[in-house]
Amino acid sequence: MDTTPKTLHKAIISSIRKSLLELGSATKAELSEKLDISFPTISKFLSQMEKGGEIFSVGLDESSGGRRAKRYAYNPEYMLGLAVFLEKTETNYTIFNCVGEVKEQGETPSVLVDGGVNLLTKFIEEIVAETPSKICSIAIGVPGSVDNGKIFYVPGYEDFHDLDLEGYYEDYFSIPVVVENDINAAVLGFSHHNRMKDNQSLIYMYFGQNGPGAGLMINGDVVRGKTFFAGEVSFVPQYKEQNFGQALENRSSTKEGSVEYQIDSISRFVATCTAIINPHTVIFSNDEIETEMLSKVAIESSKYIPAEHLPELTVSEWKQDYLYGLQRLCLDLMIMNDGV
Amino acid sequence: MDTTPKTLHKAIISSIRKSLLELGSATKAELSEKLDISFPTISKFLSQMEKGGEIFSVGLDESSGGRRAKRYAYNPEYMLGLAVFLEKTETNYTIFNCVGEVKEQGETPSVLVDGGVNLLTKFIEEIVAETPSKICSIAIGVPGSVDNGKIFYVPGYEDFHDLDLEGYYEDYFSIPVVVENDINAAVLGFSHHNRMKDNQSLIYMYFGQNGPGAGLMINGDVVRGKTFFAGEVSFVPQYKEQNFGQALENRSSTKEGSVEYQIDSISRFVATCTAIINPHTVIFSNDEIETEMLSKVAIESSKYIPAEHLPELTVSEWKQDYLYGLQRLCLDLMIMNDGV
DNA sequence: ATAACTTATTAAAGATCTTTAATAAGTTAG
DNA sequence: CTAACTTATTAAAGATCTTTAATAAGTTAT
Repeated sequence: MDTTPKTLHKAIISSIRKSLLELGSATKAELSEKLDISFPTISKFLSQMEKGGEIFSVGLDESSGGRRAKRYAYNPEYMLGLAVFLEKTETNYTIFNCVGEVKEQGETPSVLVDGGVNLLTKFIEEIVAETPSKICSIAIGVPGSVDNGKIFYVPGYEDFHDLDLEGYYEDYFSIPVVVENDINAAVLGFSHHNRMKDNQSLIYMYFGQNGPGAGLMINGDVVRGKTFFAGEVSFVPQYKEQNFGQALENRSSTKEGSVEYQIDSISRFVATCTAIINPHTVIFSNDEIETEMLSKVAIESSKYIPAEHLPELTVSEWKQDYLYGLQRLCLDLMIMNDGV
Repeated sequence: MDTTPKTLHKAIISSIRKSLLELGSATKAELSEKLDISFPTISKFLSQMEKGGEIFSVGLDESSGGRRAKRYAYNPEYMLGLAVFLEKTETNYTIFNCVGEVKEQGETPSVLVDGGVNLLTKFIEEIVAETPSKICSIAIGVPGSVDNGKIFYVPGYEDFHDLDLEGYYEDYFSIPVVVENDINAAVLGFSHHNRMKDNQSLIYMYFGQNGPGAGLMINGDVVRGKTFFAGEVSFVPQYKEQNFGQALENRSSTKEGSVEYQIDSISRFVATCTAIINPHTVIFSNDEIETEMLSKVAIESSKYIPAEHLPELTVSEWKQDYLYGLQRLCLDLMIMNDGV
């Protein structure tokens, strides 16, 4: 519980940061009311944060009949975050500020394929060293299973198995670090970027070389499951002798593999998810499916489930959502940061 | 944020209650350490709670080399809870104390069928009036869709549609009230009674007159979904021309409807859930399925999904889990209670 | 039996938030 | 132009938690 001076101080700072970043700007009275913290306390903390350059005054409000209130905003450059994307073909990075503006980005050959953790470390070290402003948190996305920051399985890359990358880099860089599965980061990114209400359920579809997969957010939380198998939807039995993966694969190797067949498969999957989880939205990557096909999926799935219960089907840009997700994870670390 | 004297006081009291009920008993030092609250503050609050009869001393610990510490426990009779089960055939109630011991129970004809809210109100009034000790919270279970305490749909009983039963009874009785769907309460009850770790995923199956249904808990939270359709698993397409409900119904009207056919249906459903959510446990009611059949389901579902990812299949007593669930909901209200 | 030591608990001082009162900076009406 | 009023902000007093110091109640060794 936040009753000791240190933990109370940290909690107050974090809640002020969170509010200013969410609202864009606020007055003392607004913060006091929103956070249920007394006026002199808010005043004291804002004064300290302004003195340290973390926030700044953006002017006076219009008068509402009395004295005009002073309005404050968070300094977006006060902290920078680094997102690193480990992919099979390359390793990317993006540096961004507190409001998500990209300051710099680049890439290097894939550390998964060649170079391993040592090369990744060197790569991050160079980025951190060459960045003029201070990088305050790091988020790393990986195409594999992650549990509390520990990678334990990346299909095909044994060097990264059973690796507490998060703990290792927090020790190494003395910077808060978070490691997350790429699809889970994308679901998180889509949810936050589209300002979805709390506690919503989403399914983010992808159709990879190994068959379909999905990232799940249920009641606002990413779902991993008992053995981190959640989202391995290729295995869903759909027909008497075919599961989802087999049904989609079939479409490319036989005459039967028409678009209609594919639509039915996907529709059945949407219906299955509706009956079990009842998600708000199902997202497809816009380079994997066309909106025309989505319309057909919507129509087809209403044959299995009453239409009013079906999720909204939408397309989005997976890469961008992935970046938004890693940014969100970084920002959560920055808000909690007390090392500055 | 808990910074005002009133909210801080309430938060400290609630955390002490929660800890004593979870631990069974504790010393001042143990509470101070567990809750990260200073020793004199713990001491002050325990003194007040002891004076008010809410806790009592259970003696001195064995010496560990110095002065022997005093040990405290929560008074289980300090608050009682009332659970009311609205069913199609009858309405039941149970009165219990803080540790779940049943003090009294009984039943009346079903208020869903006859009498409506007025009869339910009268029924609860009589129970509250006739209970010697004070009832501090009420939980009501309903066989229908519930959103934040508001019933909006009970199949077949329109009197109860769009009814904020929770709000209405909190005003009427001035007692904290919670209203929950019966299956969701059972999932909650099973989870807590079996002391499952936080953030686990469970599926509680039932096979009713209207086909199969399920209660879902994912990452420790009950899942309702966009339109409260989550768990309507009857609609899951399983074969080319049959969904889950149809597949199970088929078994009782044709030769094909053998036990093997039923096992395959249920196994496919278990496999489907594993591929999407990867739950820890799937629970069946022990009056609806036999353990021998469950073994067969386990074997059969491993044909669809690698066995290491499959959930544990277990049977449990639905009625008891339902009671445990309503008790849990009541206890959560008691812990937060500041009206005593 | 008692001094030295260990551990539990309370008392006192310090820190920090809230509440109340006072002051500051505006607007409006005469 | 100024008095009266409104709203924002700071100052002072009060409340309550934490930290530090003191006291209490034990055990152990001599």
